[in-house]
Amino acid sequence: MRGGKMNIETIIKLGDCKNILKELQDNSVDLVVTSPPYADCRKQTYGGIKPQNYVEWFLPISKELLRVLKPTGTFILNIKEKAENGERNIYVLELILALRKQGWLWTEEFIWHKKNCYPGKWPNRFRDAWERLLQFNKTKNFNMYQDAVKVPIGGWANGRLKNLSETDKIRDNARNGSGFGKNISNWIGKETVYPDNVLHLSTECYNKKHSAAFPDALPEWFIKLFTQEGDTVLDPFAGSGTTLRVAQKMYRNSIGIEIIPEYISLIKSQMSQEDLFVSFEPELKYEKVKYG
Amino acid sequence: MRGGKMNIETIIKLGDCKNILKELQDNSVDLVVTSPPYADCRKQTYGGIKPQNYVEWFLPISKELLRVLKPTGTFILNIKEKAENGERNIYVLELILALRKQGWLWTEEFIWHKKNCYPGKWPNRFRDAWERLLQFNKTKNFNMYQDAVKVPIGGWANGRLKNLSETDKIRDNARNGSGFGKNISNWIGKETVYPDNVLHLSTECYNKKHSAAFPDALPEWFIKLFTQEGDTVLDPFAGSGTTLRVAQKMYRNSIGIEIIPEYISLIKSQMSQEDLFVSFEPELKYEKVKYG
DNA sequence: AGCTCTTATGAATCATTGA
DNA sequence: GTCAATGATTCATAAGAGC
Repeated sequence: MRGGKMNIETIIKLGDCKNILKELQDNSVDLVVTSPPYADCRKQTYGGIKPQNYVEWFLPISKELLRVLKPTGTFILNIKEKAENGERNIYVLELILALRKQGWLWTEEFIWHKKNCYPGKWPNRFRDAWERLLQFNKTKNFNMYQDAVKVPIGGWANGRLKNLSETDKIRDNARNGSGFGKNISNWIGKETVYPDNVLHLSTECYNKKHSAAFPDALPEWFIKLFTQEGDTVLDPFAGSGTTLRVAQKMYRNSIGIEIIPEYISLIKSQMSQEDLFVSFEPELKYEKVKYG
Repeated sequence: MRGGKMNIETIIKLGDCKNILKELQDNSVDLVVTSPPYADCRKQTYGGIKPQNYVEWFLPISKELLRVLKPTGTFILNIKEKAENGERNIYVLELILALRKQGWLWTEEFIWHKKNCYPGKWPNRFRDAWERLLQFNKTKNFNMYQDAVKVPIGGWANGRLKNLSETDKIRDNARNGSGFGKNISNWIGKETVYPDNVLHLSTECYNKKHSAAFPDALPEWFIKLFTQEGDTVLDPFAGSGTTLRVAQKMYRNSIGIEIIPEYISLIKSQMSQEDLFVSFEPELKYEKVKYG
């Protein structure tokens, strides 16, 4: 601890994550949250993995992720298959099946509803306004801090809680004969509720130099939900560094891997100047950098 | 034509759609929109197909659907895999892959965001608030009438409409059953835009006798989008008859197949009494069919 | 008409208990 | 051991009644 704050490390590594991940220890990461290059997208930067090669390209990487993730950790994969020649490609479906065979549990599929999706008009298709947020786990006993992502309760509650309905009373009675007051107290004064598995977020164009940046709110939500302060977050496709920047802000250790040197510079330039212990690799390898 | 209206047929057939579908002609249907029983759900009424048997159960049916669908037609499949033992089941993914092998094009996946999803609280999962609306086609040259589902721009969002609460706006938005947008009268003078592939609809509670009725707005939206008046709509799992009722209201011919006799009666009782030519069949088969 | 308030309930999920 | 049934948990909406 320094100045009353936790000592947080933000580590950025340059290289192909398939190789760099081997430097990380077994069971050392609490959350992997990443948005890998989609098939045939961003050709100029990532070489454009063909859809039919996507699964075989991804499996060696996910094998390492499975190794470095703690048994209580979670892997969030943001991905969406593109439409090509009038058809949705199936490589994402095949990837889910392949990851299960690799040993992952396919725990959940969240939907990211992009409120301001990409504009366009086609004769046989509407604009694509959603992406998959696939949750994979190593075990069933993963950490989940649901209270950290509660949202304000809807207006409907105000009137309802003034005069409790008969149904509420009946249901409460049915539950345990004596104590309906106990349950009512859970509702009165309640201001937040748990969200569901559809996330409504706008896309951001915060980093113009990076074509596929997701909004801060996306990693932020999953970091809240699946980690605590001092935990470690990994993004093997760091890109413009959204995950790292958010993790640092939230007092989580983080590790980012990025294959494009220009992005490494971008990440460094955008990292916050707070009183945190930050180290960058490999350019400043083992050289401790302090801001502020 | 009768009384200035089109002569529309609403045909309801009792039996297992796997067999009944064989009575239909090749290339005779413009739109199939259906919500088959989900694996292991509705055990009492539909016998609860096991997840591991789901694909093999469905393929003979979809083979017939492929035959009866016009080359310009569309097949909309509403389905969602359940979570069991902490994991999402994969039978829906496998079904998509199997349907492609059967000759279907997987054109699109719409998301039905259920605004009023089922309540509940679990330590490792949030409430499930979405279902898949999978679009399959026979050819790339399917009919799509995008203008029929345009929605007003801005509208209730720009605050020009009095001091409606946020809840009221949303409620208004969903009430008229059109799926998107408010009363038609409110649309006058407003510019319209094309929607995207995320549908925000509530589940409905008024078909109390059928446990899994989807809202009118769902088939209505797809019927608008993929058919014109006088076209033919097919629902091989008619259930409480939502698709048929909506199709009739919209001057589309429709064919419904349902295995449970009680539902046939329910459909007939709910069908509107407009000046339409309606035929029900086959009354005589009622005694022969066994179910359960 | 328009707004408020009441009431019912929906393709859910998991842990526990019992056969 | 496995498998089936039961209890506990919980929120956003529509319909309807009332003013």
